[in-house]
Amino acid sequence: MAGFSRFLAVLRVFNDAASAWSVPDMAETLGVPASTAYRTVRDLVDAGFLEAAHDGAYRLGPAFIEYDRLLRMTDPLVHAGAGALRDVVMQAHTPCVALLSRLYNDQVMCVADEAARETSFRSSYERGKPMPLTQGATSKAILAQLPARQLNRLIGAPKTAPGYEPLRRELADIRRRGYCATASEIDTGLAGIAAPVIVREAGVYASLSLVADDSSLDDGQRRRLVLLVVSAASLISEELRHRHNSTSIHTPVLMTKRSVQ
Amino acid sequence: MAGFSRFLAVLRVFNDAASAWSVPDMAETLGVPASTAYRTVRDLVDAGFLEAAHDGAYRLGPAFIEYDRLLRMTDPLVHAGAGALRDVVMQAHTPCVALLSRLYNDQVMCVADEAARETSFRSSYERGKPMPLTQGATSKAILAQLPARQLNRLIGAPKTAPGYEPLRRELADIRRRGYCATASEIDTGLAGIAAPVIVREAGVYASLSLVADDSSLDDGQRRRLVLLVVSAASLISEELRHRHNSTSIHTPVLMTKRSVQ
DNA sequence: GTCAATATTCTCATTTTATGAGAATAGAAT
DNA sequence: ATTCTATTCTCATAAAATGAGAATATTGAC
Repeated sequence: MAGFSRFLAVLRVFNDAASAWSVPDMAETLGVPASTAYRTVRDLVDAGFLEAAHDGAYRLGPAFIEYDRLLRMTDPLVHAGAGALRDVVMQAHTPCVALLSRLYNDQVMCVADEAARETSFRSSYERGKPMPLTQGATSKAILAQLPARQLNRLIGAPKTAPGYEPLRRELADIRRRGYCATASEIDTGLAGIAAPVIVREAGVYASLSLVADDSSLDDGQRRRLVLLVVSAASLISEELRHRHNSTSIHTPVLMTKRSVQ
Repeated sequence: MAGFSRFLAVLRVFNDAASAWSVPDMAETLGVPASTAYRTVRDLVDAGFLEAAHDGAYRLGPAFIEYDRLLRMTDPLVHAGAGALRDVVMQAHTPCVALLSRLYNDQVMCVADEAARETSFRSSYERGKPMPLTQGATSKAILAQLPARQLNRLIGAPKTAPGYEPLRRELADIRRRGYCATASEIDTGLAGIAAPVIVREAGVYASLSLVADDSSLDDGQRRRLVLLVVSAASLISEELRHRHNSTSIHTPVLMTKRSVQ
């Protein structure tokens, strides 16, 4: 193993179930000598990506909070989406959670979320948690918009695999309707309504979705929420498209050395 | 420059004002050859810390969102604090923002925040933004609790510097009272009330603070909010202390190789 | 479509740095 | 005091990053 990947390897041992590690345990898990592990950890601590917890244990460091804020402030999708999500949960007039999610490697990850006030349930989708690619309205709304080549690379299944053809047909259906509605696919009892947020020229493949208690929705509400989700998703897409068109020509979001001084 | 620091250097060129960079611009700013810059960026993209934006521009990548969530879920201070902040803004019965902040190198950074519903103003303190060490109730409440040696190292001023003695006296006063109340020190028109969250044995130096419109507070409310902040901060400290005492002996938060399998 | 101008990747000899075994030291528990 | 373990240090060696320039791809202008 080498250079950068050693640092990545150390960061990767941290997860929901293992949030504090001693250096000897990291060394053993990663199969590297203690001296190397101590050095790597020290460098990560200096950079703020790890920090000493107690009794020689280390946990993730505050640099992640700092970079996450920077991303929240500057990422076009997150920035445009956050405002839209607030509007959506306001206008839903029902307990719900609104999510903005995107492709992340071969998974889907929520990058912004907003819950209505009185919402008691919790969605499995939450900001920063990778979720399965082929389940739930949130994911399918994205999948349905992918170019065929990319889709096949992602799901990786041979066309003869069981479930391949049904999925293809479902995605085609979603593409036609312009939205995807599911119930109990991720969380039992919860319904999901999702619409795509696609700006190909900016490389954006995302979806806006609304999660609500399935049993509390009648057909009228369902239609209303679909409309709400679809139009909010369009708004975000438009904003991103507009922003992309302006920034790629004039606006100094693309930095030059001068503007750094 | 070498190894890891090259990656850090690339990440550091990203800031609020410069959120998208072309590789040639990074190379020039950092003073490294293009080939090196392209390689570094490619590695960071592979790791998810950067991602291609458009027209050869790169922005911060989704890995930061993922690690930020992991930290939110597992960091004792953030986790314990988030719940407490919700309670505080609920019980404040006035438009306000509650913050949990901590030392971060030679600055103070908010690691969790929560705004009451009808809050119209915005505090300069926000999750993930480094703030000055010696201004504002939030920072001073932390400073006041630092061991003398650490404090001197942080503020770095010679004891004869103007402002040193007043600051020392103010901090002593805060230590005696157990809280710090200021007005218009960071944001004009806003008042800050902060109480320390200190758990020395766990290396926690933080503060809980409440920001509200100064002109809307009478003396009675002020006293009430001070009480609210002080008691919430105590609750968090207690929880952290308790958690520290248990985890350092038995609980498997400290990972062993077995629990990873 | 051609062509020019950039952007990006590739190659490889060289320099630099990371690596790891083990020694040295520090710290804690008994 | 005395283990035991955690952590840092040392240094010869192996490994990887580096960067100049060539090769290739991409883009935009026309």
